[in-house]
Amino acid sequence: MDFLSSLNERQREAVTTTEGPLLILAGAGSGKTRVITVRIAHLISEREVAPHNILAVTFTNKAAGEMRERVGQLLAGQRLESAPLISTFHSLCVRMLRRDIEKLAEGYTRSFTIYDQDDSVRVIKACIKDLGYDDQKLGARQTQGQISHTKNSGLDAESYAARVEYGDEKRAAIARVFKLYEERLVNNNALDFDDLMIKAVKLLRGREDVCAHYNERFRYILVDEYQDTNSLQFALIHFLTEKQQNICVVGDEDQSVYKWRGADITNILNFEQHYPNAKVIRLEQNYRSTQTILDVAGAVVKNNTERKGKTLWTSNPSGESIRYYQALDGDTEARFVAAKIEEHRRREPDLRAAVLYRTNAQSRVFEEALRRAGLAYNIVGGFSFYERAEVRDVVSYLKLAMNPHDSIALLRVINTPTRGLGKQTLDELDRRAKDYGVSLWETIGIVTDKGEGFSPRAVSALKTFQTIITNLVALAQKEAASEVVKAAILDTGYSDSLKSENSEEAESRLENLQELVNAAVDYDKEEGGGLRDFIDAAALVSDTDQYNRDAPVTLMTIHAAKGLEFPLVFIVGMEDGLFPHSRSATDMAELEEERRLCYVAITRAERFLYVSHAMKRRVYGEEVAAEPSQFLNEMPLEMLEDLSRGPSWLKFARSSASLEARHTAKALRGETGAKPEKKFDGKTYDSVDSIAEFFRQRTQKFGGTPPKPAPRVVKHPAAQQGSASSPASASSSSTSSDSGFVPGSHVRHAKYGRGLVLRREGNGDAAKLTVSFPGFGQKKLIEKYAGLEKA
DNA sequence: GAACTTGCTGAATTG
DNA sequence: CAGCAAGTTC
Repeated sequence: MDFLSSLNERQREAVTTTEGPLLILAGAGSGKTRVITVRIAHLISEREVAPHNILAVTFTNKAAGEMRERVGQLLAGQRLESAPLISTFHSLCVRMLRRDIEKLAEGYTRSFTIYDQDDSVRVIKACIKDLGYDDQKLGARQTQGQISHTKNSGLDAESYAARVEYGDEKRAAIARVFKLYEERLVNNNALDFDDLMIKAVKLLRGREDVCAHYNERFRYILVDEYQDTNSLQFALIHFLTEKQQNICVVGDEDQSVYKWRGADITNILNFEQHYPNAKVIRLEQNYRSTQTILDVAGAVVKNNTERKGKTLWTSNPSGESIRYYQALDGDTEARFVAAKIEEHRRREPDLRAAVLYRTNAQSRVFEEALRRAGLAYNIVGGFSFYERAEVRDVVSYLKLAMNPHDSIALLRVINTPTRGLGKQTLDELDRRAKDYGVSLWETIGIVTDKGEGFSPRAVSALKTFQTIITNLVALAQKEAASEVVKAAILDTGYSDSLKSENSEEAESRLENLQELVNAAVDYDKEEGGGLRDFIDAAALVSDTDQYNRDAPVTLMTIHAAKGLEFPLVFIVGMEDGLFPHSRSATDMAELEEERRLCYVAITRAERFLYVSHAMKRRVYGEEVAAEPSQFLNEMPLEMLEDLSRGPSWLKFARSSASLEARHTAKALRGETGAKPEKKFDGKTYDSVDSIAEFFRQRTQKFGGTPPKPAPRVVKHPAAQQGSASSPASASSSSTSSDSGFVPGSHVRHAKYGRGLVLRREGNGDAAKLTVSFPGFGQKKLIEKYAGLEKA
């Protein structure tokens, strides 16, 4: 087998360096997956490593599946007596825990249930309620996020409580919810996503026999997307490689975009310290994109300070320029994108396109526009298959079939379809369960036995439910997964109830359930792991796993697009406050993460890249004005081709840039000449002043002409246009105050130039303003100190 | 007990 | 503009 001939020299080195720690810094599009898969094939067929001694870990099932497939292709025709384990972090942990969790002696049994985020939120909601915080400002979702983040950074409920500062009521409340939540998880024999990592690491740390077993088993370990690993994942890998040290990690610090989820970039930056005799190989040749696309990506990410620095190059042609479009609003932007996709596909019918956005909420307008244009699209994220209510309901029945004590699953379906078990009955049931100190399932057993205190109707309804579950439990003992799935749909009355609805909606739900049955049938055929594994797999499916490579158009968040590539890419909604997101405006490190995200987005494109932004956008059902993203400003403007009709930010940015350049040149020659601003009389672009201002700053920064804060009191009659046509000021006049710096109005700042006021908190001159300055992003300013002028 | 109405509050990114 | 909780009606 000649695997190596298709690789460049660096890649070949990465494949053949099989012994000892190895760090592969793989830039975007540098053939990373090829290197990993060839490496695995090489280990097996050239170095004669037994396949089951190899472990490759990824973050998504999709990546794992693709790797498995490609390794399979490389090794086609060879007879292997085992297979390498190619798995996600989470399923690896589940595997370990299903085997050994009882050794932790924390009360968990091997038949534990996995709670996904939705389940966790439900438990937390109940905890908040039971602790009497319900009227509090404790959002269940928010609390879950807080707890998850804490768990991910290696802290438990106790250490969280210890860190609560005196008088911080909210955190104190969260600490108590946290504690109760943890107790309930144990009582329900349930682990949340974070626990999967935590307990697996605990197992390796605490039990030498377990650790030794896996060290013996996994002699060659590969980790994909290493820049995204968090401290728990680092610990896991560390324990697994303790003995043999044959660890190969692949990653790219410029694509680290999961810091918010606990990813620790120092894992990759300090790899050489963690593994002292590590070898480092850089893959810098890009096979994916045109030179222009790489140049733009490089120009943006260059603005980050926290990076090792790496320059991608390609032998691909320089390609077309980047297309830029300024839309009136979100709808126009979506229509533009749909039209352009159509245009491209008319020329090249097989051209795959991706529409990338910062937040899932942006997907809707694009869905509509594509539907109107008759383009088939595929959407990743949002409501994925396993998140649909009907699928979750049936999965809950399946969970009960494995473990009827799972109260979350029980509560979900006890009255779905409706069986006449309402709030009253359930509350009473819950109360008794707490009294007796047993699970809801056991309580049902007691009540149906001697049902005092319950209406006969309730008792008989409970009996019906009990019989259904008992039957499912029995079925799960002897039948294949698909049979239990069918029973969970048919014998529970679920499908009958949907059928009787007679609506289109119910029809599509039934179809989804049929899909679930199909999935189970496939599962039985291919994996044959039984119901337990089927449920585990269903619980660990992620949004990104739903991506269908062959779809003509794919809509997804930029995060979801990491690792993928498309000939035609649209990056949409490039607006200040949206991308970069407003929540990252205050923190430099977070802004850098947004910038890396922008880098990821750009480098998804193979041949054509479009960037667009809208002037106004609906947020929370209200129209708000928007300014272009500072990332647009970081792109080399001469590489952008303006497709906007009429005036646009780019046209003005360009003219002021070139004017400024001429101006600067003159100044350097000692000719103090005309101010460039007189050239801007057109004033068609709303923020033209701020653009000019911005470029004054820009040249200044690079040693151009001295400031001149432009105390321009020109008072052009455009003021009347300000309140009439600016949607923001019209909609938010409620916060009016004497100062005049109300949301929607424009202000001038000595350093940042003209900006748009987005928010105003407090009153008088102590008021805090959030202002968006084109090219600088959002700033929070105290009115008193900011020295703002009306503009 | 279930189906419907009103009113409030809140989405950043994900396994 | 959502989705969800509490309130209202049958």
